[in-house]
Amino acid sequence: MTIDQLDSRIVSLLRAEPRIGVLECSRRLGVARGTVQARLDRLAARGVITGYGPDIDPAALGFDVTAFVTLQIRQVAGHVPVADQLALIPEILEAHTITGGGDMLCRVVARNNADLQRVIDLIVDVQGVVRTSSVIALDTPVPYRILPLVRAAGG
Amino acid sequence: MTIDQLDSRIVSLLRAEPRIGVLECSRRLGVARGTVQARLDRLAARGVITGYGPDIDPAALGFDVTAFVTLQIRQVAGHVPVADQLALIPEILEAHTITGGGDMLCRVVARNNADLQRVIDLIVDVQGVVRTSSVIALDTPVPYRILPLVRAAGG
DNA sequence: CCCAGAGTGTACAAAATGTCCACTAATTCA
DNA sequence: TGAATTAGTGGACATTTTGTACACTCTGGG
Repeated sequence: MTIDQLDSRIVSLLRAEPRIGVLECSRRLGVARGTVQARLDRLAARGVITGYGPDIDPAALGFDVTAFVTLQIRQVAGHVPVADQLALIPEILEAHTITGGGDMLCRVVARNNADLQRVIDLIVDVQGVVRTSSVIALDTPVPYRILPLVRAAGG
Repeated sequence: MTIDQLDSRIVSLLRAEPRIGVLECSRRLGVARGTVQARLDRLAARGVITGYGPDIDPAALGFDVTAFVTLQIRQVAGHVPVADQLALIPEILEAHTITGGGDMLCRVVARNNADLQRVIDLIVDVQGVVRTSSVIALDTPVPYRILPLVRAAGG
């Protein structure tokens, strides 16, 4: 539920220099290796650390356009849920149900504006999607980050 | 700019089981270790892989509420840009400028609804923010994912 | 007072890494 | 055509890291 300062420093260090490994990490923080390992195991067991996979930049893959698409949903009985259909579209990076009746918010990427239109058409074709409204991200002055929150949570 | 099938398989495997390391990865894919290392180095050099840091779940830290906050901005001359101010708020995980004049879209987390109000108040207090409009994420049927896109891009 | 939990320091075998090398196959280019 | 470049293979080696175990200390709580 809560993390302390050592947890915070371990996570910060590993995010800043992920290649260093547990041993080097323990050296830099001045604690025993076993401590760092135990902390990491505990953080993973509690679900705080969900993975270590390589982080991929969609823009580097050619998906330069990011958009947030709001969907108005009409749930159709006896059909595959809308979310399951959306999950089949690779360009949808995440989807949330949001306040306001049957609405969803999706983060979508595309290769360009024309390609975005194609993706939106795919979304509109999903059974139960009534209407969509898109907002294009022109710039990202604050890219996704988690360290400030970790530090705020852990001192 | 583009990745091939081997890149895609390397990334997929490492995201699925990040702990296995380069050697085990090469064994599973039936290629030489040097090849995997070279591929990973190249992906990192091209910016496709941006890092390996531990992925943190804000909810596990107690930040159960996720919201998307749209800001209407009036740029004030001679002041710190709005984005820089927003970057100081740890609960803002990312911020985009979006279509529609002076608007921004922020992803915000908070410990609960009351806490979300506090964060929104912080945002409103930022110089240049005229108005905010919040949407709370009730559920996340499609959590953030990148693998389908990688597979679509690389075969 | 004693205990449980957390951290320390050490030890050791097993595994992975960084870094070479020589060789092959495919592509590009003069 | 021939030469050069690039990517991949397979092997080797010393070094480093990991997984795991153990005995010890320190702390707060019952």
